[in-house]
Amino acid sequence: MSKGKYYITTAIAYTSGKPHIGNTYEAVLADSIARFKRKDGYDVFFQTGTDEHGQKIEEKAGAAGVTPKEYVDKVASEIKRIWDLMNTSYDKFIRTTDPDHERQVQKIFKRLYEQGDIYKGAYEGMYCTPCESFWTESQLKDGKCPDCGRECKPAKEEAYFFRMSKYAQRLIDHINSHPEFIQPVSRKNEMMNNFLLPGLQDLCVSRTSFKWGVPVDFDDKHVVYVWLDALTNYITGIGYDADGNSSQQYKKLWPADLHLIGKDIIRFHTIYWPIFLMALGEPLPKQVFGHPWLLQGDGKMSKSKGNVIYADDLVDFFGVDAVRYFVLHEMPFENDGVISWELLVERLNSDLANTLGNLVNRTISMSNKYFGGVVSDKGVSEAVDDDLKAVACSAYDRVAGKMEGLRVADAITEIFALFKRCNKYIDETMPWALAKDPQKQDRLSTVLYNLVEGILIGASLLEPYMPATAEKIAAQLNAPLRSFEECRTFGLYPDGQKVTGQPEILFARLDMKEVVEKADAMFAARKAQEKAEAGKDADSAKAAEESGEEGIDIKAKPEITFEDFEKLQFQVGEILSCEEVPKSKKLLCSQVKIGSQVKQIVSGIKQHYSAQEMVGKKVMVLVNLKPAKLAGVLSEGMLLCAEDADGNLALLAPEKEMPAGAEIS
RNA sequence: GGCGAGAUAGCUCAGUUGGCUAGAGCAUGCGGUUCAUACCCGCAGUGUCGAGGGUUCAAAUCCCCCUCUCGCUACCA
Repeated sequence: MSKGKYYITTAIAYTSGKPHIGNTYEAVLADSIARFKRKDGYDVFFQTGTDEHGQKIEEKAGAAGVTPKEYVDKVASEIKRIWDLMNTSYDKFIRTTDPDHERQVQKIFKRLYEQGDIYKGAYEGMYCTPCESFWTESQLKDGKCPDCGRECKPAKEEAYFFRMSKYAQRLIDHINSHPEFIQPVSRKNEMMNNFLLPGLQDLCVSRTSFKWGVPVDFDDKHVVYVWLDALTNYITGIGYDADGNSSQQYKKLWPADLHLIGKDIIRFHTIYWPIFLMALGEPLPKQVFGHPWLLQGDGKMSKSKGNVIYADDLVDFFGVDAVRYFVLHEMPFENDGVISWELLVERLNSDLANTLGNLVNRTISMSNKYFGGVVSDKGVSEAVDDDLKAVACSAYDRVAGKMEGLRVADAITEIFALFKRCNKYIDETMPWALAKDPQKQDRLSTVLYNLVEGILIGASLLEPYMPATAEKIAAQLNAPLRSFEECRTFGLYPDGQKVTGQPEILFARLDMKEVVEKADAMFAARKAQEKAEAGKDADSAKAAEESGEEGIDIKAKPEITFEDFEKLQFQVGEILSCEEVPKSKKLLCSQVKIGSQVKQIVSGIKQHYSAQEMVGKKVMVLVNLKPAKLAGVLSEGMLLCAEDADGNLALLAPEKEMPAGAEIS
């Protein structure tokens, strides 16, 4: 008996590289919800996939010496492999390079253009060359680029824009009248205050600066903006057709019940996506949940640090279900969660090995020891049994309540409360004492029956989160897992059934020190190997790509002439003094000695350098930049910095002692 | 700078519309037990509920102010 359809999606993973455990978490979270809903009687459709277009991928493929398609084929299959490894039960794995998706993106773009939601902009004077960005009139600040503040020049290049403002009020109304639409609710204010209430700006929805995307079919100089391309996967994947011939499946499934996404892309899912849908005349998804992130305990994961944790690393150490348990249980609802090897071992030992594994093991051992494995309810009940039964039978309702609010971690905690109750029941009834009394054999039998029953109910509830473990427990108890409805009744275990004679350890306890050492060794080995590979074939871009110490690709700028270069004047500057710019989060104001003069330069590096440590440094300065005011403070030049993929900055300095003012050319 | 969230036991956090001696898990200490993966069960704690003021019979909970942390956004010559 179906409770109706339930369409759930993850964000599609960007195929720029192998996904780390944080990305993988989203797929597992979605899977646990999908499995729960499915078992709860819903007709579930769970879609995930990969987002494969865009400039970054084009560049990465180029650097690796392969075509973009070859590149994304490889990464997409790697992502799919990891999703499969994690035992995610998706119904559809969509790729934005699927021909039917690409075709629909073209049709959608054309339709929006024809109905006037997308218009062709061909204005002049609105192009910022250094930023390679187009801006609408309204976006300019005092006629200058809102990104870099430089002059924007007339440009003949054309681009397509989406009239966001047309739908802004409708979206505001929708968000206000559907408080559940954006989850967690704190994100709602951010979207309202930062984007909707100040006034939505038109969005540029085409690009001409690269080719790796879906071409606009009536104007093939342009490719469709990756977000318009990517977001539509949610409807194209289930058979949407822009001409009105959508599939039965689409008609059944849309609107989606839940888009599960990372908190970093909430804007795209709660502003642009709903507006695209409004323009297409389609209903909006019921809910968008921007989940928090999984962070490394000792700092952000980063490839350059060589401490990125991948799902398969963890699975090698702990097994699939332990990793699923950890990411689902350890992730709070609203704040970021922390992952570390130590925490993983702690949770595995305490919850999985001690509480759950040991419970199953001791119960089966006693059944074998006292009754040759035969489990039978002799009907000798005592008062203590009632509480166990009540906790077991009501567990489903508590779990379902938590799941209703997407509180997956809390739902799992409820299930483990049942296992803890079973352990307590053993102490209360003391089967080993009953065993010594020939008069109490029937009571002993009943007690063990109750335990088996309680465990089976718990395992059945656990199935959405740890499917393989639930199956293993059921197999050891020699009975099928229950439906949720059956979890509300106590005593369905077949009387006289025999449990396994050889209980297998479900989760072995691990030694913290040993695991940490092995993990360290693994990271060290990986780094060394990558270094060796990179060194072996330093010229080969492909080798560099496959190594961990991967270079950073940035957007290529147009070639310049020597004359262009000569316009820039660089000199060595000595920082005489430095102070924080008041009321600014990122700015430091330095007095920089350049030859005989002293320039005041403001730089956005407060988060990387303290004012004190700046003093005395000799750095590379762009001297002849037009002065400008930053946060009200005059800045007469620019300190040059290198920046890595994580946004870490390093000032550039001469590698030998040089006097302040020395020219750099 | 604008908007918002938060500051509770050693650690991670719960605390509904203000109401009885402020809670859970982990870690610590003690006790019990031996079926089991040196497991499990019980008990014990410590907290100026960030600082200060106010409203109230009553405030972790509401109001004001301060300090600090965080998020989004802007600024990062």
